[in-house]
Amino acid sequence: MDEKNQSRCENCIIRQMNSFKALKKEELKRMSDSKETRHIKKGESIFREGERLNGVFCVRDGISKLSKMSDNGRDQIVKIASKGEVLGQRSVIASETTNLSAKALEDMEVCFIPKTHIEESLQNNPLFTNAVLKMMAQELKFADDIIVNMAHKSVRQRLAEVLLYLDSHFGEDEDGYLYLQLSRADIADVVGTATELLIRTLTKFKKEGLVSTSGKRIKLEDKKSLYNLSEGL
Amino acid sequence: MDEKNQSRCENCIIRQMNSFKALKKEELKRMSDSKETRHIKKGESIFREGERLNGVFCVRDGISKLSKMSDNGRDQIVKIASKGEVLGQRSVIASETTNLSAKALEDMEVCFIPKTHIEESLQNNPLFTNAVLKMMAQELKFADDIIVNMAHKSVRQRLAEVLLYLDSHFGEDEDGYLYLQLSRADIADVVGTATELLIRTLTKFKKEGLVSTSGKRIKLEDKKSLYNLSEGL
DNA sequence: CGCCATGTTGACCCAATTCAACGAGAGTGG
DNA sequence: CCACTCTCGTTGAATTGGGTCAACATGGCG
Repeated sequence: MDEKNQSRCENCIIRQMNSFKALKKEELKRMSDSKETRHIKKGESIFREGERLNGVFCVRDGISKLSKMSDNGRDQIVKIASKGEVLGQRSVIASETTNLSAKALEDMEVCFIPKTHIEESLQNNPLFTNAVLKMMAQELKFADDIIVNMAHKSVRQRLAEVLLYLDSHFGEDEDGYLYLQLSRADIADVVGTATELLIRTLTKFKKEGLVSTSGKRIKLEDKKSLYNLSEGL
Repeated sequence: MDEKNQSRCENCIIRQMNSFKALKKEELKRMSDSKETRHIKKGESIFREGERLNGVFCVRDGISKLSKMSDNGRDQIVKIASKGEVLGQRSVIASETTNLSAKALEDMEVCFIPKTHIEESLQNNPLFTNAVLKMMAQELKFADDIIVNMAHKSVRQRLAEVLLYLDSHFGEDEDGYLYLQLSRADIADVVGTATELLIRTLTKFKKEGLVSTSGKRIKLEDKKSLYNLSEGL
């Protein structure tokens, strides 16, 4: 039965997209026996900041946001994770509680993989460990970029950047609108500002012909200009 | 001769402080034969953003800043690295050019270690790889914290936080002043603001009895209040 | 002694936050 | 089917925070 087939890690295509591709057949088989597939509805939370995770979550389908609450009570979205990404890896590796919350932006299907498997493979499979290491190195660089942007770029610049990011990473629908439909509040949380200012900035973009909207949907009309803007002209 | 003794990696105490402690004797010996100790004067740069590194730098003594230039031409200090820290690791692991510049804040002594040794140990010594992995996981969490702070905390809050950080990580001299004497411009670059505003905020702190100064030196007078401030009261 | 880098202050302006109000759709229960 | 409420998007106006430019002080250092 193909239900069973799909659900075996050995046959899962998703793992081609992440460090799990470095795992050996035996590892995958063992993993498959104790993994657990979960369906998560839009808006539901996968884990919350400060929780101790007993494993990681491999995203098979759907999109989630990883966010952190600031001391001031404002939420900051640090990453948007979609198909192929592994959530909770950092916490398991560092044997710490999570520093981020994960919440579904769409209906999702994720596999929960008990941490013992991860830990074991980190011990015994250098290929896997190196793949994870490389990924974390990438993320670290990415994080540095965000720090600099947050510190020195205006909301206007950051919004332009975020829109281009959403476009390049999640694509457009057949009408050219951004495929990923975030709420204004979520976009504001990615940009790192208040919803009101986000909306106002978006309105300015419309007046300037950089974007257009239809309901909550957004279409990028002039990517070149948006790009120049994000780089500070 | 103890000159020689000190200069052998096997005998170097510094490596107790970082992931190099997971290296085996043979690895250290080989490393020692091709490493190169460099003296770097205050203000000199160790490497610049975009350079391709042929190895990593292990800090034996002195303190350095790791910074990144924003598109707007403003410098952001992302990390202050001192004794025991390894610079350039991320770039070597990801086989990329550096995303940061490193510059000495004091006279320094660093060991340059060709990347072949790092790469080899990453291949063959799981203990070492795991140590590096754990470290990167820590840094990633730290980076997330900074992102949230930059996005949502005021300069006032961030300065309080930075001062406490300088205090806890680099200590105080016998008079209770911060041991690490950064220029106002450097502090501003850590906080992520302009020098003028940094100075004004510092002046307010003085008036409020939170800190006192003597020349460029800074003493924290009321750490509790600074802490409360940094957390948003 | 004089120079150049660093520290400091004033004043002005724009960017960003905040509070408040309102409109529009999406359920929900009577 | 209609009120009801909830959430979400949107706009206005007041206020504050932060950036910028310009001037001036200071202090180490050749």
